[in-house]
Amino acid sequence: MPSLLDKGRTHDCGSLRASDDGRDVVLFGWVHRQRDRGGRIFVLLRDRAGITQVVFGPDIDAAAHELAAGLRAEYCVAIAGKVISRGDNANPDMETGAIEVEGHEVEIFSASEPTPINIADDERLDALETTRLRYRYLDLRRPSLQRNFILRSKLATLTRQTLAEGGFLELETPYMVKYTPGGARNFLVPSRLSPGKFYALAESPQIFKQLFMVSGFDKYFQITRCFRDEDLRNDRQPEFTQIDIEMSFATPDRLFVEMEALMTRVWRELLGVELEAPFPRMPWAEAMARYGNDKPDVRFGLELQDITDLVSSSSFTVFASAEYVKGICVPPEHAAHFSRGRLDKLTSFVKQREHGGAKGLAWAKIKEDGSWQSPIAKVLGAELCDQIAAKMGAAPGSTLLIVADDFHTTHTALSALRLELRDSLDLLAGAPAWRFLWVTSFPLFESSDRGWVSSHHPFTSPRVEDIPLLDEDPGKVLAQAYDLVLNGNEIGGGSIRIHRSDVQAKIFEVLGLSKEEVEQKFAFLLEAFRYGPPPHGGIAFGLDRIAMLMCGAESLRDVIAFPKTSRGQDLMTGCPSGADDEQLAELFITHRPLPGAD
RNA sequence: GGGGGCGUAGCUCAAUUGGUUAGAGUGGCGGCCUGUCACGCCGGAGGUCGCGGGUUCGAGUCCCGUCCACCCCGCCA
Repeated sequence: MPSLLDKGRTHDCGSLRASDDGRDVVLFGWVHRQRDRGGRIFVLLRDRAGITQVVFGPDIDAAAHELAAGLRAEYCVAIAGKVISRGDNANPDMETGAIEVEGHEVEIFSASEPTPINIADDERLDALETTRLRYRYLDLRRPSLQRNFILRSKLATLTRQTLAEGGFLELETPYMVKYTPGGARNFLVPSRLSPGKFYALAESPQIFKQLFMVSGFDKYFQITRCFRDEDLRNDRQPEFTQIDIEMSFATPDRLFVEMEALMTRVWRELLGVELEAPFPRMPWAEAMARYGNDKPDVRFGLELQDITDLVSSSSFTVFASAEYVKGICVPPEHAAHFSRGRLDKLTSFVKQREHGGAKGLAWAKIKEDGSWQSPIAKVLGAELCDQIAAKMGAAPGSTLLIVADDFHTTHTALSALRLELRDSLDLLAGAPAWRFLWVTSFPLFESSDRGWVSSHHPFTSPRVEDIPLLDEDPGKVLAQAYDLVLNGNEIGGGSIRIHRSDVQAKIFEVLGLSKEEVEQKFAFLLEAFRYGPPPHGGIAFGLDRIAMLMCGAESLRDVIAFPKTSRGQDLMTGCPSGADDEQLAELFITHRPLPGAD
């Protein structure tokens, strides 16, 4: 008997409808479930497009019925049969529920042992993360994960299409690059041909894409892998994918227009969502002042209110002596939420180090007559209380939550508190689903124990009007740098680059880099910039992160096919692993005894 | 580097104050069933309680160490 494989499949498992009634079909797929009722056997056949019910019976085809009795979950099979309408017996919960296929022929391509992950229980049962990673190919069979990867694929395709149509050239850059200390840790690749020397895996194509601009490829993009040897998180993997973009003769405005066109098209075609462009923009300083955060979630209010000036001469020394006194005013409809116990919990919340480590949380509940129920009402005095309430926009029933501390602590704590309240007060119910925001004008430098360091990278251009400040007060210089923020997540960032060598030299000077260091690290870039570099700038988006948000996934691991654990291991293949002595010898590599080993 | 924290049947979990033979659901196996759709019913099978050590008459449970999924801080220009 000829194999159904040769005959070929006529349909996928997600497309048959009532209008196909009577059609002869061949389906390939995996057994999702098998329900044996004796004289009737129901098999749900699954492929990446969907699930179709097949029915077997001795009266339909005795041989097929007998074979179907032996089918088990995850057998890979072919089924030939006739589509019949289920009429009144339709299953409204299935996309193909209007029909089923009468099974006339079954061919088992391969059997399956019982699977460690029950794929048919997708959505209902959560397998342990270790099991999922160990048997990743089975985890990836789950319909919910397949949906993620199908969407991710469309995202990449549509991005390519949109950028190509916009005149961007897709160009490749090396993964194996020169090692440069500083910034993210590099993965090192030993060189056999140059013993004792190493390549580094690229953290990003940053310098190469700037060189493309010097070459005259005035619009470039690449969907490319980046590698960083840093500790992992829920939303961070050691290798991840960037949509990397650079434009010559760019201004932030021109770049934003192109990127907004990309995002609106992707959201429209993949999610059916119409985004409003241009996206709002907010200087970094405003984001910090209003939200305490450089990637604010602007889907809800609870903005920070500044009362530093009001309380600077109050007799409450905690307030009077603090660098910043700011707070959140929670509207009256949430008054019932703030029991004494809850306020205590919020106090310890802001005291936790990861939430800023504030010294405390001052609170006040505004009573009907406008007076305060608060431990600090007395020391502040009624008049000051009224002024604070007015400044913070409070009404009877409002709850005020106030932190007094230095800039960093105050904003970190209130930002964390704001997000905590978002979740516990369910503030996103009815909120717009997607709020994009450009955060602009970041400080060019941050101070560290080693002096000034670039907050973005050393090729980021300062605002032209701030160039004189480079000498006087580097901390005040603002950068032509921008992040694209979506619902409180940074999904991309970039900048206009420096193309003037005098400005670049000045930046290196502020960063405390000697001529020799500059020469050693960036000689080729500076040399290139001697030959007519165009003004240019660009941006890079985290493709994985965008895919994660579009899918509604909670972890990057759900949009990366073969992810690593939080310790950077692949539980399926068992990497990283050791290497043969022979190969190590060829590379002239020995390693020190491991700590704890005898 | 630091903090939190999971680990018991193939899978997901339970097991009281340290006490008899470590249970349930699901899956798997055998049987029955002609309209199931998380099918149902009956039967029996299935365990290195992560690993190592200790306390105890007795440890899944307490103590010490260790490995480890996962989450967070630092880190990620």
